[in-house]
Amino acid sequence: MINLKALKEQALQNPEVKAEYDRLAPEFELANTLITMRQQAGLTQDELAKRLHTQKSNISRLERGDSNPGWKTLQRYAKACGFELSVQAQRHKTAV
Amino acid sequence: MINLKALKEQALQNPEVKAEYDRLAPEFELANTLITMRQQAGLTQDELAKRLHTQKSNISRLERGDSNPGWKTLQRYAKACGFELSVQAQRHKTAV
DNA sequence: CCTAAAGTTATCACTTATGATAACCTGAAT
DNA sequence: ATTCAGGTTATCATAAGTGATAACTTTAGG
Repeated sequence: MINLKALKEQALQNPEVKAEYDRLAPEFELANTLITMRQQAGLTQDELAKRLHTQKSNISRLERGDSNPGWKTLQRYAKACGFELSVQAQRHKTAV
Repeated sequence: MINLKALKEQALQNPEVKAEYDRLAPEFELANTLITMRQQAGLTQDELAKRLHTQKSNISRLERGDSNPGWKTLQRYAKACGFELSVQAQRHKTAV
């Protein structure tokens, strides 16, 4: 099992990628994960779309980060890229 | 930052909890995470619902696991429980 | 410049999630 | 047996995600 995080950090060695990454707010963490997974799979939006029996425009919409995709949608996306998703919960600063 | 995973494993020391947990398919991992977060926050469904300006029936629906909640919905839920969510991607068995 | 691949945006129809209300079930305590 | 807190289920209206098609922009190569 290779962690996506490791792959991402490797990609961040690239200054260009790093700059792009830093610019993105945590709001886009999910979108970044999606894009990274697809790129790691070596797929274009169109190819991924075909695997998911949908259209490249819909893939683009997911990766733009301006929507609120369902959990199962994300899982399908990940699986088509050769990944599996899980949620991780960490305590927030403000406890009860 | 205390990891939810640690808390969960602690809870799984309890044989009762463990048995219940093993019975649940990965399909319900998300639902388990939601319920665990709420319980760690010491909240009832009704109390959590009030924090999210919604109704306890809607909380129940999320925790039943038979729907496909949006990512931002999950984040709001987690935050109201004092947690923050992140996605984790791991390589699936079947690569490209 | 021209072309093609890759990605984006706009739009529509359809499906589904969410907000909301109410009734119901369960277990615990008295 | 009653009561009550906690959770579930049913249902409806509304908001939003998704499937689908088409046109557009951008980039890379020739």
